[in-house]
Amino acid sequence: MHSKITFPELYSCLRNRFGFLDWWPGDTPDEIIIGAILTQNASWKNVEKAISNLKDAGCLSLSSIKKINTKMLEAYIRPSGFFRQKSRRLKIFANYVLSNYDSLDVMFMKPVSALRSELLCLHGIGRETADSIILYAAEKPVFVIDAYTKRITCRIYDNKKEPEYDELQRIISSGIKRNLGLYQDFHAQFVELGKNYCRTEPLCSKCPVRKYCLFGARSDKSK
DNA sequence: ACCCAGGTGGCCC
DNA sequence: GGGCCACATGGG
Repeated sequence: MHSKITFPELYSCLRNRFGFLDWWPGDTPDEIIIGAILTQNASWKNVEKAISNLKDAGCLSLSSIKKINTKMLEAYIRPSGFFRQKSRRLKIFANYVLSNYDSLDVMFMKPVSALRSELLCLHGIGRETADSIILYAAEKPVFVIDAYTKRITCRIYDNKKEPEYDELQRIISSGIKRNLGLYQDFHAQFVELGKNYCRTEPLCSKCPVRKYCLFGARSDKSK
């Protein structure tokens, strides 16, 4: 019986397999935030279409989101799904930031814990979205947990049930170095592995990830 | 004709 | 705290 792989070892395996992923497409903090909201339970392919529509309309910033007519906004982001909810969430976010701060940068200067709680108070911003915004837009090291991360770690470590968000976040954070680039890329690696779950080869002898990845999301739910 | 996707909030017990 | 459900589109 081999010992369980550590998180640094797992990262090393993934990094070796997929390479550095230079993740979260988006050139500006505004675009990253918009993408983070649009990608909630949606495929990135669909989000790309929505973002492309917004870009063509010159509406890829919080200030333009604030100004634009809601029906127009809904039409642009329609491909990303849940477009009524998401247009509302975008509006709420843009209105909040622009009426409380001179700029995003000012808001991002707050201590991370305060920033996180503040983001979580906004309707439509949950833990993953808040942490994604902090990690990729504010560029501060908060580890993002998503469905893939839960599913994969659950299988690697033979947990009976999937861990709680904050719990898993603590465990991973305490197992790796507190480093922005590592946090960003490790999260990206989890997603990359998750996307390839049914066709990936075992990563290494300590981490026969293929075995854990033969089951799709569906079988998680039925358990 | 299903199943799934880089979640979140609301409601119930 | 856990268990459902609605939310909507596009691709496999």
